[in-house]
Amino acid sequence: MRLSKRGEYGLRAMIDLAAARNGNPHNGVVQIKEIAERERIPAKFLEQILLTLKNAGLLHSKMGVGGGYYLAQPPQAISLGNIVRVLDGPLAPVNCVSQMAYEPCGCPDQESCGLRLAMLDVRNAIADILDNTTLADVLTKVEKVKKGA
Amino acid sequence: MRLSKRGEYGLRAMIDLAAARNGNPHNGVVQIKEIAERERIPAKFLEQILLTLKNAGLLHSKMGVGGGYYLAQPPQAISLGNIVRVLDGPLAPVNCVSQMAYEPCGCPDQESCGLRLAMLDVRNAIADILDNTTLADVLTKVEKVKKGA
DNA sequence: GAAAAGTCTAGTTAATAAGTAGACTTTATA
DNA sequence: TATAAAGTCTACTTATTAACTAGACTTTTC
Repeated sequence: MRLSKRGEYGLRAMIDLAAARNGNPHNGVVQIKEIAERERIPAKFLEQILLTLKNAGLLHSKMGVGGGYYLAQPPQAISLGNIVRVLDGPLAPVNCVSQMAYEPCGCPDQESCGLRLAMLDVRNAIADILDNTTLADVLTKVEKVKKGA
Repeated sequence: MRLSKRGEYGLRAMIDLAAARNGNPHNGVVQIKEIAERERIPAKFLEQILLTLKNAGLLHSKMGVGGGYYLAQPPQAISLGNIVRVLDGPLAPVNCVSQMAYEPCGCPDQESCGLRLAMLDVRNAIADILDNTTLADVLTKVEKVKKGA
């Protein structure tokens, strides 16, 4: 049930970008290098990850001097599920309960397969959280903890 | 968020063994080969998996003629979480929210790390389901579906 | 036109997953 | 007591993926 480094770094970067936009320093445009340093991510690896996220439509970018990356949509419109799916693929533990990558497993009867029934609950629980938590929600949570402490 | 083949096969085998015990054919003792055929699992691979499960205390075995594997505890005492942890390791997506394999991540402040807060919810949701679903629950679910259909 | 950014493609290296192979041990029973 | 039927144990293999790294290229600003 692991999240890959790609997924982890990508989420961190997206949260970073959402925070940058909230603070609105230069309209939320941030360079790869800045994010890499702040989040302690190998810059060249992060480069690839952000590019993938861009090609998936979650980020926009500006080339040349003063350029960088910025969110393609407001933080409240980008869910963690969206990001994880792009970087790590389907959320489901097994393909026979996946929405985005369904594939039948070998069992004689899908409908009454015990494993499938249990894993369906798991996939739904994960998707429910990840698809209903936006970058904005994450920032709000962080603020709450910081104020509470 | 994937379950490995080891994990999948192990779960299928344990559910199979629980069913065998319910039907009580020979006191729930089943041979590797039988399970492998019924569940379409490579026998030699299953052998290793069942051995791991045995060493973890979830299964008992009987050697020699008429031998085989059987559950070490009644089906209502063995949770899916238990099985998955033995075969696939911690349930948590990232180690900094793991109960069984906690490790701090690199972020400056654990408590206010956005990624961690979100992943904590995910890990709790997964653990909640897997730790509270027993082999007996799985069999009950299957029965319900079969009768409903 | 030079420097600062992102873009793109192809390596590399190490770990893990998913199995295979085969010799060994225990036990029932003929 | 020999033999066949089971599980036990260790090591090997093979393919895939994860996690980077390298470097040449393009676009934009000043």
